[in-house]
Amino acid sequence: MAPKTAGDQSLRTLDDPNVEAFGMLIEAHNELANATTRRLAELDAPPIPWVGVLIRLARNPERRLRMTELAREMTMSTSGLTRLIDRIEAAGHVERERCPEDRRGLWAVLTPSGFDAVAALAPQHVADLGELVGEALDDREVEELTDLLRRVRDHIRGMSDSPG
Amino acid sequence: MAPKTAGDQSLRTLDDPNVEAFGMLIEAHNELANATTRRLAELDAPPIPWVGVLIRLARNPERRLRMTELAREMTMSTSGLTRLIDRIEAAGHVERERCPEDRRGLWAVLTPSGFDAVAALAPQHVADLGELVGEALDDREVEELTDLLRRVRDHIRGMSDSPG
DNA sequence: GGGGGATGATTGCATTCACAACCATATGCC
DNA sequence: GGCATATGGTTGTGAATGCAATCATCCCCC
Repeated sequence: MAPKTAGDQSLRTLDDPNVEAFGMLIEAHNELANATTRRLAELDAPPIPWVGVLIRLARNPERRLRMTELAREMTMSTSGLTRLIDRIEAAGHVERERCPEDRRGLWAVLTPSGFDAVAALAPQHVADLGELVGEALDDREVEELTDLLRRVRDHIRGMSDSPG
Repeated sequence: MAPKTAGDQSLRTLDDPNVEAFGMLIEAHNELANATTRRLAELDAPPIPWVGVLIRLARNPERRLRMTELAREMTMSTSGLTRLIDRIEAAGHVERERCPEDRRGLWAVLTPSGFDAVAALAPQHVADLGELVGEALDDREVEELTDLLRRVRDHIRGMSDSPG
């Protein structure tokens, strides 16, 4: 339309589908994380990272995961996880247990209290996400979104294993 | 398969497509944000939030946005944006300008230095995202991902306008 | 079996962010 | 006009995170 200044030429590159997808991923993530955080807070439920840890531990048949593995799954640094587990442990929802096979290692173990916490928040959490995500997309689209995100995630993980 | 303990019943609820999508959104976001941050850092380019601000300002024909509007677009709090603009301003990439129409308000204005910064990082940023996203998904899938994310984002924004 | 490098986890430190309280200005109502 | 309320933006404060350094243990190889 209107004539633009010379420098605009360099910015034309930013009208890129991948860049747009990146921006949208950030925004959708933030909106969803904020909304979910509020919902959880209304129920006196713990914040999202706690829920992430508790759910992952609860899903495991042994109700336990190694610290580093948990950090990987949570996509956060091991130091971040150390402090996070400190807090959840102080709340009585997990315990650290020494690993007999590798004496450097620790298990993060879900306590009964932690299990109860997951069980208590699960129904409302599922309902909340049904409202926040399920109302925006139909069933097939939700599956598709999950699939696309998983492929992006795995692609990046695969790259950092053998960084270029 | 194997018999599970009684409490598992309550957790069955968490095997939910929306919950899975939520988890994947967080993980994909974290992987992508971390990878992008590293790439930018290698080029002595500013961190992601800076890039978000600079790109948004650069895209605007007037090269300026109101603080609150910018915060909304960045999906962050206004106080967070105040500090963020403080830092970018200290680096000389933006300036605050009083708004004549509403003397409470401020414009965040892109400086020439800020424009140069965007122009300098844009090509590599686009290339990085091409590698991180474009290699994982074909063109149609990238568009689709963007569309799905946008709908989730807008749905949530629409809800918080009339909470309840 | 002993030294060198890799790995599991924690700590000190710096950074970033949100919430709540706050000030300045604007707008509605009488 | 003048008070009440809402809005734009900043500041004080506390919580959460990552990086780099550190310590303990493991594993490989000579």
